[in-house]
Amino acid sequence: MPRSQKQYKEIRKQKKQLILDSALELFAENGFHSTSMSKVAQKAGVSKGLAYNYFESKQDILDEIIKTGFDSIYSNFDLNHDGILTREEFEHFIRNSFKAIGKNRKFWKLYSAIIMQSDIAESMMEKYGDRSQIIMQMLNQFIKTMGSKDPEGDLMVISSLVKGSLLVVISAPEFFPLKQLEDKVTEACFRLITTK
Amino acid sequence: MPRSQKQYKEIRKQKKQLILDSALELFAENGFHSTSMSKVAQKAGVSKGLAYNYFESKQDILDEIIKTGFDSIYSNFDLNHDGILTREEFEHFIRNSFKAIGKNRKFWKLYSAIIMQSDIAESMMEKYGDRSQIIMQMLNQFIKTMGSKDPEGDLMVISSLVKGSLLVVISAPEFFPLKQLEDKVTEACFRLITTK
Amino acid sequence: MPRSQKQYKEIRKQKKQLILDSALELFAENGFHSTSMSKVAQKAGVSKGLAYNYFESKQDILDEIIKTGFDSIYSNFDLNHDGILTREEFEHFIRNSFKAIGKNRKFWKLYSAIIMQSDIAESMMEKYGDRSQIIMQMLNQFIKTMGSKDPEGDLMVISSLVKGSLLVVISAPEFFPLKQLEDKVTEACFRLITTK
Amino acid sequence: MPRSQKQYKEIRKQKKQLILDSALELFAENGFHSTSMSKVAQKAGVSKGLAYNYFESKQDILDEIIKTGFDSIYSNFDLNHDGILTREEFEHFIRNSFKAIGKNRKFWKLYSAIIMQSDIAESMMEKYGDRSQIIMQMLNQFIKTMGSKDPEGDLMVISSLVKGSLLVVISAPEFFPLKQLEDKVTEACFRLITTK
DNA sequence: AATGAATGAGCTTTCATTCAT
DNA sequence: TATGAATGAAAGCTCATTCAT
Repeated sequence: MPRSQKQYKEIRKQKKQLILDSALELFAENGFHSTSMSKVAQKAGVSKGLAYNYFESKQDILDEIIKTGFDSIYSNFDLNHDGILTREEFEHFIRNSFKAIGKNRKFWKLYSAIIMQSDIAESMMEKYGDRSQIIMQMLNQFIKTMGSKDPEGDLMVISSLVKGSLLVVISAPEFFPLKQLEDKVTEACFRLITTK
Repeated sequence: MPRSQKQYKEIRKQKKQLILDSALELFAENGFHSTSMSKVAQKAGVSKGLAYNYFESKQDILDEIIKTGFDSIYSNFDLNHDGILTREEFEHFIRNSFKAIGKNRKFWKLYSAIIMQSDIAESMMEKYGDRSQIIMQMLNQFIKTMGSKDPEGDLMVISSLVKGSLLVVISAPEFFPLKQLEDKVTEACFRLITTK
Repeated sequence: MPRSQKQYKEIRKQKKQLILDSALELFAENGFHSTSMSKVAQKAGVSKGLAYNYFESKQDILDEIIKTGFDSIYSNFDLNHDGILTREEFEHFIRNSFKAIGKNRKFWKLYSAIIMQSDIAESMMEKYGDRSQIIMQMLNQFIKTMGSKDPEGDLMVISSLVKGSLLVVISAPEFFPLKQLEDKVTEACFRLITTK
Repeated sequence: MPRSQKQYKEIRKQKKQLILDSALELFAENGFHSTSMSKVAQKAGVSKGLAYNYFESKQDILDEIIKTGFDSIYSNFDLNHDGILTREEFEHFIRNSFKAIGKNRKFWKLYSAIIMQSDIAESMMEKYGDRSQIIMQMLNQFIKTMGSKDPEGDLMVISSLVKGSLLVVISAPEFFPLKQLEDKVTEACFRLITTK
């Protein structure tokens, strides 16, 4: 009784995800370079050969992990895709960024380690740079709408604060409780816009 | 007739620095794990063997680089070493942190990449964790003195902002001009302390 | 379709033995330190990488060789494992020691070179020292039973003679024919016990 | 006031001996291959360069050590150089061999480790083989004179006993006290000659 | 689809030896 | 005579990747 075409596809998808998950965990824990394909395969419970059946290379696995994560960040941004950021959408974006970290700390730890490494960061910029810039422009517009006297400067400060807070939450969660920081940062963002 | 003690010492000092500089550049550019000792030696214009004459291991080079950088951060903190942070000392610390980055971007790029890499970060925490905590305590005390209603929360926000701004200055200086951010962040820090 | 568990196991077993044999030959011929893993792999007709697939380290190969040899010595000792050495068992032990050398000269050449090398000898003592002592005690008991006036002294002389004769048989078989020495030594051992 | 030709020669001789002594100690303690020239020079308190001024290579140092030792063994043999071994000369040889070990255990430990390593043993055989054979012939003659029924066999047994006892004294002096073994072995040698 | 034996390039590290001074 | 910085070949070992089965 051979499985149907569809069943095979489903199995493939699950196996692939299994490898991705194993890799993520190990990369986050021990670093990309210190994790061997042997360990990834072993953790996933498959052979090395099979892993190479699903991915072209070790780097390929990393790329796929990063892509997934990048996509998920921006799905929380400009919810109705009208190119304009409302106060609610802005707050939603900030808060959801924190929540995303709470849900998948391993990934974000790996992610932040990865984007710091210039060789990788550059190739990512090429791929995702455009999207990044669109977001910055929307934020800029939003800050202006809020009546900022120095939109450019405020944008810099706010994006520094958001990035910094996400970073400390990721790297030292024992000192920076997620929920508390989420509230403080959200509030601070609004307060930092210089209106007078 | 052999060279004098002094001559040998001078040679050693210069060569060692040469190797450190080469390593810093390559580590920052390509990451620690992706940089081989061969490349370091080649860039320094010496043989691999000589590099090992000056350093016990590749890790040893990294450690020395990190130590130097770490020391330089905290030389700008609590200038008179009385354990108490004044308004002026606080501002001086913030501003000098930015200036330090301006002076040695390469190092700070490496530094920020390194502290994100879990395998390396842990051994650093063991070495420098104590000093880090002392600083946090002094900052906490300072924020209280400034009349904060929520010192703990404000400390988290401020340190997030400072770390985040240093990070963006390091990783995307073309979008975040150093001097401008320095002023904005310094001012924002004072404004963020909730006094009412 | 992959090979069966059994097939893989068989391949592993054979290749492992192949590497062990090559290593033994080279270690015996040129010494442990003067034999590189490259040479071992080359002689076995495999890649260096594969050798490390089967053994954790070069030392690991040596350990396995030594263990095998050590086990084989003492399987000829105290045949019925009752802790007491009879006249027949004693003679059997002596004679079989010679026979063992005849069967695997290479190993014994390596073995005797190894136990002389202080750095390696120490770790062996830790592993096998206990067994060695048990044997000496049994020999001591045996010599007493034979009516020796100076068991301690006789034990020293006899074990010197046995060790020495095995040594010369190993290192200069052209001058010391195995069978002839076996007979002479066996007889001498009994004659050396001072009964009057 | 320049030193005289003779004084210089004396200094050279002392320095050379210093290096030889340091090398011997380290070779015996850690093995030849595990001892670096750096350590030898350091222990002797001279520079590496100077060591190479006195010796052509590391191997050269070892050769000189071995040669010295070899010469010293046979200076105790056939004292009056008449080619004939008397009972007294024989006993003197045995006893002095033990005494030599007592005087310089380090050397003999190294020596016995070295001669076990076949690559070295071979080159030694070429150099010292002749002398060895002369000794064996004299011993053979001596045993005949003593009225042995099986001179060839007795020679094998006796030389095995002597070599073996020297070996155990060197490698496990805590279990085989030198003086005691010297007496027992000397006596046993005479007893082992089969006269009936 | 699946296995793991096998490869080989490249890594970190060591060290006997040389040589400018 | 004396120094130690400098070299370079080779060591032990790792691991991404391939491929016969």
